[in-house]
Amino acid sequence: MRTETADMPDFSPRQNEVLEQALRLLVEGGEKALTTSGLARAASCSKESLYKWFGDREGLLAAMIAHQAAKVRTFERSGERLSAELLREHLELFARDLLEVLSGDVSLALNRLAIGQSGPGAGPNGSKLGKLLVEHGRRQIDRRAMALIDAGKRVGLLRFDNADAAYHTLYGLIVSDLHVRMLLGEPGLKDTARQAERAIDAFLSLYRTEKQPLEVLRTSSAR
Amino acid sequence: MRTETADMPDFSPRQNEVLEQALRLLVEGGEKALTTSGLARAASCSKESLYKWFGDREGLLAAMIAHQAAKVRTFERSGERLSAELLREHLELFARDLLEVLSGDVSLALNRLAIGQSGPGAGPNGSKLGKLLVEHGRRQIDRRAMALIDAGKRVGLLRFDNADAAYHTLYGLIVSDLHVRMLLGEPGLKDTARQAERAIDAFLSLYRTEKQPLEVLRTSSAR
DNA sequence: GCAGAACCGTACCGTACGGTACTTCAGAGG
DNA sequence: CCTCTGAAGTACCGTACGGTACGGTTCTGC
Repeated sequence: MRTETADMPDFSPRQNEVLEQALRLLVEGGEKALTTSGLARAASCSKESLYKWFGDREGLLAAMIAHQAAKVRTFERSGERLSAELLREHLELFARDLLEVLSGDVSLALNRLAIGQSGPGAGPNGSKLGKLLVEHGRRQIDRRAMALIDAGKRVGLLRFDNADAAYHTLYGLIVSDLHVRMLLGEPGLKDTARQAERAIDAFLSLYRTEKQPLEVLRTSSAR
Repeated sequence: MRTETADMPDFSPRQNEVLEQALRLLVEGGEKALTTSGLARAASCSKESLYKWFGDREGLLAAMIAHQAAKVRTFERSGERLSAELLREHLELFARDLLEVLSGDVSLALNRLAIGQSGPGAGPNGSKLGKLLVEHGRRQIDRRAMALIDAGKRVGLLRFDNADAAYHTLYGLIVSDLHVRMLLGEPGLKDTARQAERAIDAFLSLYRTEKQPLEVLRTSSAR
């Protein structure tokens, strides 16, 4: 949730500043508060510049998504050899991070915005924003989780034939209907750690191999 | 998905007719296509009548949700004693029905509408529509599933201490992130039956008791 | 110091919406 | 036949938005 506008690749610092204000307006007042005039006023720029930079209101929204996605970086630190306990720990950390990201103000506002624009009436580029959001916003998260469960499989702690299906199961166990409920205005859940723990318990029950956490380390691949 | 307007409790037949047209407009053109003038034209009524009947645009939207919810009835036929196979069958049927409902045009349109209105800028009644939608639209579904898994527990086929948590797990396993993805404009998933089967497999793996002669262990791999 | 570009602030235009008022029409009841 | 009630159709109003145009100002390169 940084507010820095240092090294964004796609936009100039000034433009990132404007995008930051746009996100602020969107978070605070919803889509209806994000008007070109309002943004120009809030960001102290001219509407003409907005249209020169982003071409269109659609372009502005897409730029906001890209800008926000560029701020969310997931650290993929691995290297250390996975034990059963370490795998569980990493999975729970992933679950907590996922829940935190999904319940964040900016994420919810952007998802509401994209969903509102994804109706059948939005012409050919109707779900363009939706596509953008799910790709930009999800890729990092997906990669992190996939790498994690793949590593778990590689060391023999997890067992599945379809990594994609396993990941979707993991996602469903963690998120359930919380995302939609929050999008509908329900206040965020009380205890994310508890939810994460339960989800990972279930996931491990489904996909872990039979070796008990204490007797592991004596596998065929032990060196 | 009936179009009959027979015995709605809250509104007159004429009003239900208008609400039906409103839903049609919303499904076909998204929120922006649902204007008071457009609805009056499409439903051959006057705007004045709209405001007399529903008071407000918000009231119209709420009436649409109530109207649609009144159309979705879930049959709760039980009575027959549950066997393991019967329980699985009912769970899979529930999963398929849930996925079908969530991917329905009207459901998606109404969810988009409510989500679009659920931003922080909508004052005190901001998430009013969202609350309405989740209550009216979900209660039937929730009750059906809860009754099902409760029955499963009562006859000793399922085992859990927190029915609510078990139901949320079931929901997450079935829906995963499909709902949000569809709300974002992604086309509905290809094979709901497959998804339902996998979800129920996982759910039963988690919550069934050991006393079942389950040599089947339906493989959730390729078909 | 100067020319040119970039940009801010603002005024402006066309449009479309929510909501209201007014006129017209159809039917029910005496 | 007359009247009254309710609803359709339409015209209208205020507002607000997206997008454009223009004058004034700051920054940059030479």
